[in-house]
Amino acid sequence: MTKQQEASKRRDAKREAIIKAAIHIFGQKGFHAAKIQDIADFASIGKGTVYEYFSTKDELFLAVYDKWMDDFEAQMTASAAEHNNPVSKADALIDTAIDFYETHAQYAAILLEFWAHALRSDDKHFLERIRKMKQTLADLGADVTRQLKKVRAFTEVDAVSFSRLELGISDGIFLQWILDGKAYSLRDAYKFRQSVIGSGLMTTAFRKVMSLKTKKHLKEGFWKSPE
Amino acid sequence: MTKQQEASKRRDAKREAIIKAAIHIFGQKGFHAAKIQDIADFASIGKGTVYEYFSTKDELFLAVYDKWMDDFEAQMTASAAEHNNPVSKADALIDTAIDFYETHAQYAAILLEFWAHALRSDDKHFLERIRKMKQTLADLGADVTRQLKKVRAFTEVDAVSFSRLELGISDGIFLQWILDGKAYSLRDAYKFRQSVIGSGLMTTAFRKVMSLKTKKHLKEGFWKSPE
DNA sequence: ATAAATTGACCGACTCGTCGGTCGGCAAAA
DNA sequence: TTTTGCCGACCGACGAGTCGGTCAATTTAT
Repeated sequence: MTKQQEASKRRDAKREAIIKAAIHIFGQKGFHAAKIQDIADFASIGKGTVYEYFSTKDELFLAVYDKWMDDFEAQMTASAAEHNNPVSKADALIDTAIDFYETHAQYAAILLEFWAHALRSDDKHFLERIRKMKQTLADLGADVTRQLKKVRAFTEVDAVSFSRLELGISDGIFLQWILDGKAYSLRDAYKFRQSVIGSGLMTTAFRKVMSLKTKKHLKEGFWKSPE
Repeated sequence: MTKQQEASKRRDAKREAIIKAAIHIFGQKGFHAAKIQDIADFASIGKGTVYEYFSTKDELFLAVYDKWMDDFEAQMTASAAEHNNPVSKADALIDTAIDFYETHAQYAAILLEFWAHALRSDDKHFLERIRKMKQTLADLGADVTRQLKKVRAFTEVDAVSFSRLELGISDGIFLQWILDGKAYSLRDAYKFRQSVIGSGLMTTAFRKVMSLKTKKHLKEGFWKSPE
């Protein structure tokens, strides 16, 4: 390994260390209340050094989110790759998601702030990162959905729309769980959700009456990609 | 009307005016970037006057959220009261929710900030206000669910859990829609969701296989009230 | 091999604009 | 004359980002 490579490796390691400290402080205090000085202190380096690696607080914030999303995507992709049977693949994906949500529950507030930031910031990087993550997960989900249709577990449904719906639902349940003070088991909530979505709530008779409308909706879906 | 009553009415009106200005500025810039001076300017009053009506920025922020939630609760309750038939009642509730979401789409970021604020703030008012709103809506939803079971439209399901699930899902879809740059119709997304939840995605054969597990989950639910 | 020179990572005191909140005074109403 | 509501100049804390200086490691010169 050349000297340059070593140096750049050291640099990367330090960068990581700063991000780690930033995760801790941002997570604890939120974006606005977290001071760069706090992060520097926690990383046991000088404040000026932080600025050698990240030119603004925003950039550091984005790096933190980036790291989370990289992790999440990697875990989900790996989890999907471990299974062939689409039913167990679906289960594995949900399980992995729950694990991630549970271990990151303490960072829920900063996630919300990040989204708010993304919606407001002129810097399109934030929104793009969110969309990239959603795209990756939606692809995984759509794939599983298609397989489930193929093995006749699922009825005719637009795979992309369903996959996107699932993403929204997952976030929604997670958020609600957080806002409800984690008073119940997140896993139970997901199980309940799965039963509702799988089986539906209508009685057989009622389902027959609604069948035409329902079929149309399921087949057509709703999803269109953002511009 | 006595002099005092008139005076207090004038005071309330001004309070409302300040809240209105605050909604505009908070919505546009977010909690942190919004300056009290901006709000005062927009309301065409002096900065000091704002502090005659709200003692801190936090308090004003809470008042803004309060007003939204009061509106939302009132609209949903009114909407529910207009119908007797549970099927059309459910439709009406969903319709009202979509309307509210659509007209408040511009304020999505501030909603996220509010939730983040609530999770982090020492002031329990924020979280309590959120939970009160959720409770009101969940009661409405559980009521409709019970009626739907009674008329044999819905199968056996824990009404409270389902209602709470719906709340989470609604927020999730809304959020996703916002984050996706409103690229599709929110109403279509909701329709799709309703079809999935009503009818379920499993084929008849598969549903039979899963039936026992599903029934158990639906009946038991997941929801426990936060301490 | 040793000294001198160079580099660049690291640091934290400092700057400077910002903004929540205060307060003394003013003007209109009572 | 007193009270009430209103105002905006002012204050002080605060924190992002800067920058000149330090020092250890590396390179070059002797």
